[in-house]
Amino acid sequence: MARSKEHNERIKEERKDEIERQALLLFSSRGLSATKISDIAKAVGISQGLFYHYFKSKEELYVYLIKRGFANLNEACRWLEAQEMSPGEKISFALRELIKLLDEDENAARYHLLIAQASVSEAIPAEARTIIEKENKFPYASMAGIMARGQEAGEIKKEYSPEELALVFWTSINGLAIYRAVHGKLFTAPDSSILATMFLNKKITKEMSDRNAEF
Amino acid sequence: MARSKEHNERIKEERKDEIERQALLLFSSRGLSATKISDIAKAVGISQGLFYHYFKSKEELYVYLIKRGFANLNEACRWLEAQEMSPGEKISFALRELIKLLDEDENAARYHLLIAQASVSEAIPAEARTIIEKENKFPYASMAGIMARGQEAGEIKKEYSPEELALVFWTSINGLAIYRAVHGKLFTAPDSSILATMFLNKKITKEMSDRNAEF
DNA sequence: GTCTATATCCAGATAGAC
DNA sequence: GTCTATCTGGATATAGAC
Repeated sequence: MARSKEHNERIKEERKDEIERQALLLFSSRGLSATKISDIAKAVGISQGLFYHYFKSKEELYVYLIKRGFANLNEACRWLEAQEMSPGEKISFALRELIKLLDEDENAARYHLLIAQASVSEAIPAEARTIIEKENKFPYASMAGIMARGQEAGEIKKEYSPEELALVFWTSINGLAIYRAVHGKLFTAPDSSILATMFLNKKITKEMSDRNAEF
Repeated sequence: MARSKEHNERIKEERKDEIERQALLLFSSRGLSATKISDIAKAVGISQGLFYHYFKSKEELYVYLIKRGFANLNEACRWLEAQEMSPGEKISFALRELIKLLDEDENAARYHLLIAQASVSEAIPAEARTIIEKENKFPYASMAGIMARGQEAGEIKKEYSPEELALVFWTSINGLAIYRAVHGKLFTAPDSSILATMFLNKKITKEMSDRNAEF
């Protein structure tokens, strides 16, 4: 009896995960309003009605995914801040890892795109809008902090403001993420050192970047 | 009689323009499926039914705007190619002008966003998809050509492939365009020389960039 | 837990009066 | 050219059987 109950709950959890995964794929490629509950249900392989056993509404699921996306991103930012690296190393490390993520981790790329899409669309639930406005500042502020410390240390270019540099950092990554999501497997990730030259003082050669990648 | 007819036609043209303008605003900020005909009609100040005197359907208008967006972009690319500048000058000129455009020309920024949104969404009319796939290659190919010639001339970094550089060029601009569209007036355009350092061999200082901007 | 059937709503598109 | 009224289809969400 208890066993069967456990079993059922595990199935329920797995199915819920599967709904989330498929919804992430669909929302990120079609947007909220163009994604039908029936699309999600079909992708999961369940009936349309069953969806409502797992989520109260389409919007609830959407908001849930947006939350998760920001949780991932902001956690990565906090993690980066806490690392024992110089600011310049953090920048090139972050660029390298982000580009690798886009190249290799379909799911991560999709979360990135989901947020990008949600950010540009005004047609999203009010709660999602609130989350975006609240959470979106953190990556920019965190990166601007790293840039500022890098400038003090002489690693980062002083000609530009930290905020300006952080803006270019994230918008460039976003642009790549979007391209990646659109072109899928056709996407060939650029070398992260191209982007790094925008921020770092010392000339980072391609070779150095490759060497760092191995550690 | 003839006068009145002319007058009516001018009114019709103006109203059509106004529908296009409002639709561009709405489509670019909400996407195709989340934009209702009634939204467009309300923004223009006409009844919902009157919309159909000007366009056959919502999708027809959407496709029309996508076409216009690419026509603008590709024309600018051809124009740039034809200019009497060295490849390196073309790159920094293009970056400067594109960023200025995003900063100052709401309409141009909106077209950029419309294309970006349409590109990432699979939920668009088949005709729009065809146009995107056909037209989107040109800016990348055109820029890759300029990069290649710049490498021959020794102005552009040889460590990276022309295609890689063109990819980073356009995805960075796209990222900025999207940020601009989302944050509107809060957007402070970064100095274009930040992006230029990714491509150019010689160190372009902020001052040089400012000086060039005056000519 | 899962399905099918259905109520309800809303948006795209049309018809017809002025 | 413009409006209001309406048709029609499709999507969300619910009800109820298994």
